[in-house]
Amino acid sequence: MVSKEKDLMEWFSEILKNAELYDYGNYPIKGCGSWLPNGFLLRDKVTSILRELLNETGHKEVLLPLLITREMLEKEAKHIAGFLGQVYWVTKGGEDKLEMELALRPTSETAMAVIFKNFLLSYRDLPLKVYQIVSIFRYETKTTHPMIRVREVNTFKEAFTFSATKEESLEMVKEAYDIYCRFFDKLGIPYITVERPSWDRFPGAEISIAFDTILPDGKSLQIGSIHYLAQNFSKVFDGKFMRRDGSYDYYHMNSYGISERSIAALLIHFGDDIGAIIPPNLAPLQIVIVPIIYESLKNEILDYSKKVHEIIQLAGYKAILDDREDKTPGEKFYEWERLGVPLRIEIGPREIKEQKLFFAERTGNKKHIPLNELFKQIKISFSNIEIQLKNKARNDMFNKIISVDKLASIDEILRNKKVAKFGICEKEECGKTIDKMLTGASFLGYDFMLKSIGNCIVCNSKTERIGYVAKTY
RNA sequence: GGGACUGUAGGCUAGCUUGGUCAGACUGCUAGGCUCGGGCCCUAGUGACCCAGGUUCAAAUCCUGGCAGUCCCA
Repeated sequence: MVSKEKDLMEWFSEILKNAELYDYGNYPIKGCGSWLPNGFLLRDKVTSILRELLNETGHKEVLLPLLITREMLEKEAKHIAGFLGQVYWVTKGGEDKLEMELALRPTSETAMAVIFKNFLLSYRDLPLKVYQIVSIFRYETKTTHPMIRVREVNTFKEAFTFSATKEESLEMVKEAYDIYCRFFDKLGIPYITVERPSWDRFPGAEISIAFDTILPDGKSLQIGSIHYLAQNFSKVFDGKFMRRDGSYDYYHMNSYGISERSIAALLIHFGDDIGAIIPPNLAPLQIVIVPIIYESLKNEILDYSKKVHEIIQLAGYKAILDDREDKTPGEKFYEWERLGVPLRIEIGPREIKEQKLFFAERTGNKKHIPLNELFKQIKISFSNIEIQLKNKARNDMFNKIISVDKLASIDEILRNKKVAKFGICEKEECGKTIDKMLTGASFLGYDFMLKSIGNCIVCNSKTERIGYVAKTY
């Protein structure tokens, strides 16, 4: 297996294959991946967490059509301009050419606008928050990568809000921001949040906020985004509601999305050169029990192992007893480590004799524990593993962000596979100046949360804003 | 948007320059034996030249196109 450090994407492909999570490359269509049983369970866990966070904040799940008419897509000028180059078109029905070509949704703003205008007639109907988890299609022309740059994004959670005022809409941007922070924190994925510069916003948005994580190769990956769409879509789709005083206005919309990139990010941040590492709170299989069978004590060891397995399962943990006789313990260790199972329990003659268990945490820790502390020790180990993974990912990522105060330093930072951080004012020309001097990297935008007094790296004027430059996926 | 490269069993790969033997190895998988606290060993079996054309007596090998993948530059 190629090392994580040497070639990150190659390593990631091997992780997906070796852990039997996701198939990429065996299907004859570019940019299409498949979730295999192990991966599907992980995906299911991740989407459940997301659903829970959205449901508890008043979002309602819906499901809209995959097909969008050309007319719909063309209504909002910037929107179509931004997506035209990467839309898949359905042009025939059977053998008949379609009079109105249909697009496979690249995103669902237009579909949402068309449907919900019929249900948002009064200020009493507002605000509304909805979401769906669906496939979207984008004809990517650049190199595709499994889960990271695909043509069918098959796990896209897209949420939409409709509200009476700009203020309320912006409040909901903050709420979405908060939900996404909690989501990525639960997954243990480190991130920075930036407000994208005007020329890099979502097509049709007035504000775009992105969650970016920086991968071990120093490239930034957008794993979530939030957009304030103002009245751009409601105006062109005639989405108006009646106010209390009888007058009409167009509602304000937001959209925000998270995709399977979040799963890619956690696999990449946590995995090592042996294979995947899935944190216990997300792992479809949390514990594997490996009996170390010696012929003389075979029955005792197997009985003991079975009992331990039973009580662990009764306690609600997802565990498996690997009592295959045709594999050596060593082979089993490597196999389960590849699959990312966070905790292994070994049971052999020593453990039987001393009424102990041997714990091997996937992150490296190994220890003997007394049998009567089993559940306490599982809790401790799980917590250790989660904290270790999370801290390591966070430290690794933030160590890659280097503060600079000269434009000339940026190039070297990028060459060293790092991300540059600097003071920058909000003038568009300053951001563009930076963007233009870069090759193969881009100005990510302005930190959404962090402020610090300093000077603009371009024009030297006083500013509180912080900007980033990174290579991107 | 421009340029370069690659495609051989499930995986990794030899062979391609110079067309010609049964396309070879490792790994995996199946069966059996032997082991069992980190990939042990032995035996037997299984499995491939991306697709479509073309050149040729003969194509994995040369040519054209398609599909898929990778890299570099903008």
